[in-house]
Order: sequence, then structure tokens, then C-alpha cells
Amino acid sequence: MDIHDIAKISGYSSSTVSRVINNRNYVSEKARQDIQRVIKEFDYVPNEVARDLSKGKTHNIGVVLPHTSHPYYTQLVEGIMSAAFPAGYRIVMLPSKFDADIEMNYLNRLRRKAYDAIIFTSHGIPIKEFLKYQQYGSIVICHNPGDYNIAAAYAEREESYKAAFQWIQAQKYQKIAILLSRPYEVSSTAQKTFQAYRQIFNSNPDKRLLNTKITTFEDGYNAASQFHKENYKPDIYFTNGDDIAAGVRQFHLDNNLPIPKLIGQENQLSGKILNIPTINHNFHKVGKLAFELAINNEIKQLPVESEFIFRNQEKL
Amino acid sequence: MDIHDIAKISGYSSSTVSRVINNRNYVSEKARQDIQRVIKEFDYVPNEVARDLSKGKTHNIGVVLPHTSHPYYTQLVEGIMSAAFPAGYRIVMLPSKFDADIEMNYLNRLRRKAYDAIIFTSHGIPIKEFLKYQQYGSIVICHNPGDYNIAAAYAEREESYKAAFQWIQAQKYQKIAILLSRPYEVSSTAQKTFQAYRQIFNSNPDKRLLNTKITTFEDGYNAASQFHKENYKPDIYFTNGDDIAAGVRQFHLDNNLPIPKLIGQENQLSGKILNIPTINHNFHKVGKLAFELAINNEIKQLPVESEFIFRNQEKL
DNA sequence: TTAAATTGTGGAACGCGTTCCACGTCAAGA
DNA sequence: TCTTGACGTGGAACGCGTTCCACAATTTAA
Repeated sequence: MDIHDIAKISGYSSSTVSRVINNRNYVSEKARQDIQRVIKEFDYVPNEVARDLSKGKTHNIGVVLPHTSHPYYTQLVEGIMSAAFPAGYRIVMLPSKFDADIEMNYLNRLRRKAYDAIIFTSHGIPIKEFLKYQQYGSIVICHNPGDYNIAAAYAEREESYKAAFQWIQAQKYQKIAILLSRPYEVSSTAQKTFQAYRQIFNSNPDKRLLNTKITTFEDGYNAASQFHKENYKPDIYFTNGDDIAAGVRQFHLDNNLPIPKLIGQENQLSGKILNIPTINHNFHKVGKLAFELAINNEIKQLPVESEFIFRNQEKL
Repeated sequence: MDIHDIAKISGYSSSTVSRVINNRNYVSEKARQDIQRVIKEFDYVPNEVARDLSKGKTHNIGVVLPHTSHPYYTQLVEGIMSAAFPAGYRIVMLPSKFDADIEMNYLNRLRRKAYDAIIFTSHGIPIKEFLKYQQYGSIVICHNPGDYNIAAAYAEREESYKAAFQWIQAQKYQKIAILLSRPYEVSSTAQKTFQAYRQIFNSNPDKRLLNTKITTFEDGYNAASQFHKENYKPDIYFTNGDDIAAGVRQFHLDNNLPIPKLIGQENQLSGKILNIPTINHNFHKVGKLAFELAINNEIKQLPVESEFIFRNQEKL
């Protein structure tokens, strides 16, 4: 039962039926009624895929995510969805694990018209690769693209990072551990962190107190354990998330050790509960903006300021 | 540039080109090479939507979610994705806010072949409605469907709830506050909760200590505040999530009040940090099973046992 | 009253792969 | 030698809406 059947049965052409379905003008009242009656009688509904094919548009936005369970992505996705839903777009989740092949595959799916646009919440392939694919649909990334001419909505971390390090400096903490999720070489976040560190302390972070493979509470716990085993005793931990900082705290608690100072990120509930200072990156807003760039096909860059939120950890 | 162009240029028919693209048999080595050369030369990629249309399959699974930011859904989605990705399926996020019209709309999208299957992580419309739509694609819900013949993967909460209430009874707590997310009338979870309560205590929960609109940390905080204002002083809070329980705790902490006993749910990080006893519903597994039901189009019911995880809150 | 604009409707092509069926060729088995 | 059967390939229909163009019938403006 397709639109042509309805046409035949109702005695009109498929053009007219199509007009009725999409309630457009240039249909007489009689035709509208006749056709609607037939549609109702045969309980016809148009096929969405055929419509997408013929319109060349799916209203689906691909969202590439390295992992699904981490709050950075959850918040971003939520931001994207909150904007996409009212606009009649839908989000297709594309897990990538930072794998270049998988990412390329998604880029090719964009080319094959599976999505109207694609948002990379994070990416493993070099930005250069994206440029070639822009002609096939809009591509938005969620990191600072530097000089590359590619649409981007992202957290502008500089100032907040500097503020955090400035605070650390003011407190005269000496041994500063840094727990990040991905290594310097591949992560602009790590680069920004180091950059801010250098600007404040005029030196590089202590490599021995650095771990760049930390994403969860457990990771934080284990990293702290490791440092302790090696007899490094950081005064303060600058971490990539409140949950991670909470893990660090937990390790010390479980072992009856004094709890070092902590700085989290992403303004997670754990930080709120434990009164851990944090850095709020406003990912919800970033997601919203990313979506807007995606559907408007605008190639511009929208930084969103992050903010250092001080909390008095002592009060806990 | 479509498959017919490639056919013309290479001097073969579109059937043969199609065979090459999908590397199937019945293609001579020469034809394969000729065609592949042309494909490469003109940088041709097939259109995904056309393929979906002609195959009648999209490999997209719709996932309906009332809200996006709550851990129940996050875990479920993660479980679904972890199974969908290796199987070559993708997840389309369909926010619903429990709105019946929106849900019906998604059901109709299934009918229109936009998705191969649809998973309702939660639903506002009565189960009966689903039955009519099963003919259009597989539908899976994440609640106990009772006697309805509909595919379902869900947390079997009975035993864990009873265990929790038994524990409460053993401790001789008298004033039991209950904080749930949705009212009895519309929520099978609430019904299970009450049922378990009755089985243990032989009475109904105290209406004055009941609030069924609680989903977040803040909600928990405010509910506790409300009870306090009304001068009810619950001995223990049975809540719908560790984060909620954490909110209750925070209220008492902020006001220098003794912290009541707490029971959370969903085994969230907040509960782990604060040593709040919880109920783990294994939603990750539920999601996985839901996906499997969805693609195998099996109409069966797969309960997943929940477990009461006792933690000694005193130790905090 | 005539020219111009608007309304109503159909035909057919388009968007683009997939697949069934038919037909020819050639080699292996009877 | 004759029959199967596997192999290779093309034609055309199918899946299903949308839309451009043409044409007739009115209505409106001049």
C-alpha cells in the first residue's frame, strides 16, 4: 500500500495525494476530503525512508562519541538533544573509542547521506581529514580547531585553568599531581592544561606526578594508590573530573591517609557533595551550539567560557 | 553520480556493479577490476538511504527516553549501545518526557519504517497501545508487561525491595520516608515498591512521608527540607536513587541536623562515595537484553534480578 | 472585456540501490 | 554425447515519495 495505490483508489494522482499528505495548497476541498477518506480507510502511512531519499534529507544528526558513559559526553549529548528535539531533528549515537577507522567510517556515512550533519564530540583523526568531507554535509567538532576552517563549538578552557593554577600557586602548594584522560600528544585539553601550568609556574609539570590515562573514579583511586606506593605525596591533585578527584579522596580515606587538596572538573555531583573545587565547562551549552552550527551549516567557531568554581574543601 | 552511471561508464549493468560493491559472487575477476577502477576514479559511494529503502531496513533502533540526563537511562542506553555497535546497528535517541503524543509519534515512525525496532526505556501510554504496533516492527519495553504479550527486558525489583524493607524492619526504624520519581498510578516501579512495603510491614506507607516527584539530588534536598518544615522526622529514607539520597543527606548536613538513614538505588557513584546502601538494577544488562530482543524480534520477557547492596552508612 | 494571475490536477521523471528473472557459456558428470 | 549445474551478466521492475512541468479552469486586475 503506497501513495500510488491511494492515488488510484481515490481517483486522483499521486501528486495530489502527496499534496494532501503534506497539506499544501493547490488542492480542492473535495479532493482533500476524498483522499483523506481513502487514507483513513486503508490506514495508509507514508514511508519515511522513501521520503528521506527523495528529499535528500534525513533529519538525523550523527553524534560521534568516544565513550558513552562519561559525563562530558552525557552533558554534550543532552545539550545537542535539547536543541535538536524542538527543531525536529534526531540524534544518532555513534560510538568511536577514538578509533580512527571507526571515525572515518562515520565520515563516510555522512557522505553516503545517512546523516544531514555530524558532530564529533571528540576525535582521534587529525582535523585535516575533516576538511575533505565538509562538502558532503556539515561537520562540527567540539574542540578548538585552531586555524582550520571548520565549524566548532567548544569549551574555552584557558582562563579557568589559569585561575585554578593561580589559586594553587597562591596556596603555595608544591607537589602538584595532574590526572588527565588522554596524553598530551593527542589531546588539546592536555595541551591547554600544560600551557596554563607553564604560564603560571614558568615550568613544566612534574612528569612523575602526571598520569594521562584517567577517566573514572576507579582510575583516580588507582592513580593515587600508585603515587602513594612510589612515595610521592602530592599536596594537590588537579584532575579531569570531580569523580576522579573523588576517587583520589577515597583512596586516602580507605587508607587513613590525610586527604590532599583536590580540583575536579565538569561540575559533577560528586564534587558538589564532597565540596571539591571544580571547573565548569558548560557542555550543555556547547552541545546546543554545536547542533545549531550543524543544521545551519555555518563554518564558524564558538568558544564557550569555562569557569573555575572555588569550594572550600576544608568544610567537608 | 549513481550506480547507473558507474554501470554505463564501466560498460556493465547496474546489477553487476551492485554485486561488486557488495562483493558477492557471480562476478568475473575482470568485471570486478574494471568496475572497481571506475568506482575509484569517480570516487563513487553508494547512497545509504536508497539502500535502506530498497532493503526495507535501516539498521537504526529507536530508543525512547523520558529524560536524557538520568542515570537509569544513561545506563540503559549504554547497555543497548554496547550490544548494538558490534551488531552493526545504531541507536536513535527519542526524547519523550512521558508525553503520550510524542510516544505515539515514535510508534508511528516505526510504522513508517524509520526504525527497524523501537525500545521504550519507559513509557507513558498504556501497554495495550503497543500491541497494535507490533506488526510494524519489534517493540521492546523495559518494564514488566504483566500478561501482555510484548517483548520486555526489565529489572525484577521485588526481591531486592523486600530485602531492603526487611532490613529496615530489622533495624526497627519507624518513620520511613519514601521518595520516588513517579506516582503510583502511572509507575510500575512505585507499585512494586508499595507492594514490597506491604508484604513486609502489613500496612501501607505513610502518605505524609511520601513524595513521588523526586528525580534529582536537588529534589531530594528539597523533599527533606519540606519534611523538616512539616516537622516530620523520618528515621530513614527509601529513595529512587543514590543521588537523591545524597540530596537528603546534604540538606541535613547543611542545617546541622543528624543525618537519617538512607537507602538509594541504581548504584551510583554518590552512593559509593557516601556509603549509602543501594539497590543495583543492572540496567546495563537490561539494555543489552532489550537490544537482543529488538533485533531478534522475539516476544518474550527477560527479567533481570536486582540486588540490595548493604553498606554501613555509619562508617562514613 | 482582455490580459494576467491563481488554483487545481495529472504525468512522468527523479532520487538510488537491490533483486528477480531470463539467457548465454562452459565445464563436469552420466 | 547429452544433461546438469555453476558461472556471468543484463534488463527491468521494485521500494516509495516528491517535484517539475504542462495544461485547464477560474478569478482578479486593469
